[in-house]
Amino acid sequence: MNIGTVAQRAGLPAKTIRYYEEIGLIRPARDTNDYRAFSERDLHKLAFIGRARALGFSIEDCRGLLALYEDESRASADVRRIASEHLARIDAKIAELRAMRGTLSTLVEACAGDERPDCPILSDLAEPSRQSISGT
Amino acid sequence: MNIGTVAQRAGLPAKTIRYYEEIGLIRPARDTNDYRAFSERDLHKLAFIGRARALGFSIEDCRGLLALYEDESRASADVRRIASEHLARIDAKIAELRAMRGTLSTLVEACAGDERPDCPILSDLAEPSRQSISGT
DNA sequence: GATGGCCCTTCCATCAACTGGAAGGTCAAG
DNA sequence: CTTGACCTTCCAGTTGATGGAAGGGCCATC
Repeated sequence: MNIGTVAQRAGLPAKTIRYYEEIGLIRPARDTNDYRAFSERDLHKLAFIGRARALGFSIEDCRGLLALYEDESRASADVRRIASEHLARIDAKIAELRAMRGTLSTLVEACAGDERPDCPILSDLAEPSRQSISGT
Repeated sequence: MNIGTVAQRAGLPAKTIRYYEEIGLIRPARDTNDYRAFSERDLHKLAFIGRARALGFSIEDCRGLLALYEDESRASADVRRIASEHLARIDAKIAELRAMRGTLSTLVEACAGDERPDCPILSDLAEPSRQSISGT
């Protein structure tokens, strides 16, 4: 299989697949013309990585998950640990975004949004203590 | 004021302040010894930027907000638009993270996390259709 | 066999928003 | 006069790709 076919079947851009090879996530064989020759197994790994990335796992997490996936004698505890840590990072990120969202939406609601210069958003950024909503 | 003092008072690393100068967010004067000489006004702008960044605004948003802040004849609508667009991006990001979180937490809960190799997390990454939870 | 069009290759640059570190100049205290 | 805390610039690295240039391959058709 050439890279274009694999890209289509894995749902990843060819550029990304080349990048994944460059950083050692996959090692496709080569044809005599230097074209990458992907096996079904390579394709399967790429799809695996694609799904892990879609769940927000970092490339390094993907590397670890892939290694565990290919290790028949793995302990599911190791997989679970990677996933739990990632879940915790997601929760932290959501909390951070919600805090931003809270402050920001209050400010946006308080802003007239007309042609006049007075703006509670700018006031808060300039001097958050004065008359305004504090973050979180 | 030297950069160290400003860094402390603005709550930003000196490195970051130099970076902000490099990209043209601020233009501190220079002493004869080439040290940056910050005015209170520079400090104020840096604190403004710091607060905008803490609300998740991009550097380019900060540039726009700062320009509006300094424009006495601004329309608050322009500020509001920047903030609303950012709010929409935050909402999108939260939704994305929540979707990831949903799938991931189900998988983590389903995983025994013991010394055995069987793992629903890996099964789902390998073959999401087979027996498993699909991600939104 | 030449031409066209699409596919493949490598390599280099770029994005955001810093951060780290090297190499070296400045300044105040003791 | 030296020590240590500042300051300076410049270069490299981070994460995860993405865009584009320059060039080679392959297949069909005229």
